[in-house]
Amino acid sequence: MTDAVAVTSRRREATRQKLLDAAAQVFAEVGLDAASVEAICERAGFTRGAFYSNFETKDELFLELAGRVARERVAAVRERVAELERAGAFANAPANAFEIVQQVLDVSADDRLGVLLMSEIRIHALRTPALAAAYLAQEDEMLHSVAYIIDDIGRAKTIGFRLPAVDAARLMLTVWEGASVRAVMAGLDYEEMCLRTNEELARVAQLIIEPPAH
Amino acid sequence: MTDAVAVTSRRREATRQKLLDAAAQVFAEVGLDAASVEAICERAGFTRGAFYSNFETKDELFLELAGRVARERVAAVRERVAELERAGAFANAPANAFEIVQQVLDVSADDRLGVLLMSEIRIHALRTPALAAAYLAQEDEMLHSVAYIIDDIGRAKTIGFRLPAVDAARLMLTVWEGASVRAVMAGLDYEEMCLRTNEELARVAQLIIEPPAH
DNA sequence: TGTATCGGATACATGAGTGTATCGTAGAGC
DNA sequence: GCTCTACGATACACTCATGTATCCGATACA
Repeated sequence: MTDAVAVTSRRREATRQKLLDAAAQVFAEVGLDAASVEAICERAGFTRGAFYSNFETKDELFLELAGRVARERVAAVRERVAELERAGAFANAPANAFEIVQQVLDVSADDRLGVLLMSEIRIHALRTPALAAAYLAQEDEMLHSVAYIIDDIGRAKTIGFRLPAVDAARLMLTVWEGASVRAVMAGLDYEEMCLRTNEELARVAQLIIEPPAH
Repeated sequence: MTDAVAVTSRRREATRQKLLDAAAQVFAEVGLDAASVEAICERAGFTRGAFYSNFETKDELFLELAGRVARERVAAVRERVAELERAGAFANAPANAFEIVQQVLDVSADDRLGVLLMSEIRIHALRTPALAAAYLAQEDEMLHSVAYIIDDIGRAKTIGFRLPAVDAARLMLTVWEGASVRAVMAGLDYEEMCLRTNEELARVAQLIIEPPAH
């Protein structure tokens, strides 16, 4: 009985995830409003019946998707930070210490569709207070993760920064986002996109790093 | 006869403009897809007959609007630059020379709806190659206007910059845009928005300016 | 003042998307 | 092996936006 519930709800959970995955693609491709429930279901291999059995409405699904994306990004960044920390990357950092930040941010890049989805979420957050709060909270999480890295690099390599870590992190995030959007707009593929964004990030990093007193 | 044509087409032009203005508002408020032709017409004080008499389709209007917005922004910035130049602002610049850049960018800010409209245009540009080209071209124009100012400030005040003028300009634009979006997302009003963006811009400006050798 | 024309209003047909109510079926429990 | 339940499929009714075809009125010109 309890097992039965567990099984069925596991199946249910699977279709939910499939619907969410499909929705992520469709939303990224055509946007929330232009995405019909029908199109999402078709992509997921279900019919509308399944959809309305799992979600109240398209907006509810979008809200849940936005939350999932935010959590995934934060988790990915945190994971990467921990990973680099275990590897001792902060202590024996590469020539340009900010490569680490680049590596961290690359994780949150996904691909062209990822950028589109984030943009889609962002613009709806601009119009939906509830979403806005979630969006800002997620950004704040990212901010602190990045700030933490920067702080750590500073300590490990005794580099001085011309900016408080949080401000530096915000700047890096802003630049990363702007560069990603421009890259996608220019029609660059994923590889070129990473190149571009890293280039811009490196420039900013150079600005932030205090030149060693001599 | 020629006069008649001129008069009628002037009337026509007026309704076109009214429709474009109304569309700008509605697009900013709810987005391109959620904006019905009906809603735009209602806002403009016309019926759908007028709309289809002036535009083929909603997309065509959006395209024209995007072009208009781009031209207006560029023109406003250029105008502001020329104005400041006439006033000799570059030669006897204020304490923080980058206040000039702030002043220039403030012109392109409009208000909350302006930010929303730009975001809306941007995301559709991400999906529409034709729009993307126009968007990038406009950004390039802005970039060079701002770069020009920066160059001029550098010469007039013999300040050194740690970045080529174009890169500095791109950075300023990126930061400005990011800050605007965050401000709107946080629900700040126009005044607070300007404060915030200027604050962030000032920080970046300090990074870019080469400390005087002593 | 009559008339022709152009711009905009009104009415209507069509299509698409949504949500719900009902049905069929696969799998769990007995 | 039978039955029951839950999940998803199917069908349908409804709303709403779109675009077009037709109509009306104002304005310019004779």
